Amino acid sequence: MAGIHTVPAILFPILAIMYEVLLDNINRKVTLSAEEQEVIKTCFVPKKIRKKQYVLQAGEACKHILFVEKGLLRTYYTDDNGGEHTVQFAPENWWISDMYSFLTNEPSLYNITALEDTEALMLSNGTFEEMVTKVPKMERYLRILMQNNLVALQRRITGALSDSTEEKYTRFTKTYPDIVNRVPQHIIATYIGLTPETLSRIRKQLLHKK
Amino acid sequence: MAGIHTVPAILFPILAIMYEVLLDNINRKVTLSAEEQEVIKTCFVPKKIRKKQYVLQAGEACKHILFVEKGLLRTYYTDDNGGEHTVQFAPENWWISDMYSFLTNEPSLYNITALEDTEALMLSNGTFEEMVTKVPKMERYLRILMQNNLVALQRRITGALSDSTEEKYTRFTKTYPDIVNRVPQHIIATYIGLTPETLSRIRKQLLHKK
DNA sequence: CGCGGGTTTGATGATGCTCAAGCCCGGTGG
DNA sequence: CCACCGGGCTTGAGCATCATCAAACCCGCG
Repeated sequence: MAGIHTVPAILFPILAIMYEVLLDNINRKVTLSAEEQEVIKTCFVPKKIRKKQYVLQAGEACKHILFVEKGLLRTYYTDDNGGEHTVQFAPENWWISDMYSFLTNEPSLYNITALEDTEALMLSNGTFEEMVTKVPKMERYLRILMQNNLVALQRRITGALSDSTEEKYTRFTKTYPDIVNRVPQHIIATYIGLTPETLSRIRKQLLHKK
Repeated sequence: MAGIHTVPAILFPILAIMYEVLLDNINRKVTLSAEEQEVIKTCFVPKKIRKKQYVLQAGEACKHILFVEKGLLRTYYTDDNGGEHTVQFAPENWWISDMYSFLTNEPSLYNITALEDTEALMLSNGTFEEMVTKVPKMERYLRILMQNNLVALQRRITGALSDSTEEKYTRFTKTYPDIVNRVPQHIIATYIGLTPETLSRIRKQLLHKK
């Protein structure tokens, strides 16, 4: 699959793999022809982000949608009292962006930053509409993507409204078992809406229960 | 626009108007040809729902997506302790459904019921895929619809996590000024995650502040 | 060894929930 | 026309839960 090409020998296979992950992900929802796959590739630019680097800072408009190929990104914002709240984690195979800012070009309220060194594919402002007109099937893919996100978010809301503090945490560990061990727990606290102290106490209780 | 037809004189104009509202709504996002509009019409069935009637009951699979033409519907669920939580209000021009159950055919956790006598257009399980294959543009419309919903839901989450009790209410009144006056406030309380008592006290405070 | 980020532990206080009663108002039936 | 009823809203008192503030601890790393 790799090798016989006019591209620098080292660079090519790496890129090929990156795009494969993305295309696999898309092909799971819709079926793309070979040409369509080529078009898609041209729309995305690979990008490496170092741990603690920012992809988006509150105040600027969000110019990109990112597909995470490896690593872990996080969207968060800080409220009027200086409290941080994480909106989303994006590990491998996830998309991340501030869609509102991306679409309207208004300054974003959110920050997107790397919790680990990560590699992502970047789809930018300008190329987005170009992509969906060239490959209309992407509308369907995106529709399904958004739809799934929507149901997940709805779950999160109902959880936030009705779960006990303990359930909030255990639900998180069940929903994102991989993430639990990859991020400091005071950040998880900002996701489920607790202080780090109470989260710590909850975990203690859970140990004693077993 | 109405009149010269073989359809019962009274029935026709009513139906025509109903579909107009729906088509207007869709045409605001994508442009449909006359034929496409006809196809869309055939996919939706008009339905009247009396106040307090159920469109969906927890336990059954959700077979429909509804577009509200007039009136007010509401999605809610009751948690393990018997507490009610409203997930969504759907006034005129809004869509409502349990997408998860609709897509997977699993029994729904939610109830959908009418807060007012309402008139809606119903798209059912079977016709959904038929519609999007016949009118692929609908994928784009739906994508945009889902996207906007997503953005709104994210707002709601961040609000739930960081807003003070008072802000939760004032934000609601600003976001849904029409709904505030149409539904009993103990139901609004279940939307923003407060008890009716505290909501009452909040409102009192707000009066004294003015 | 010492520093710093992250987690734990404790004491205290505010906030919102629970339970219980009273109130307001519109609707119904005598 | 009045009496009563019920749903919804309000008010109050007591209590549980979590946030806050502050200190100690743990551990990996320079």
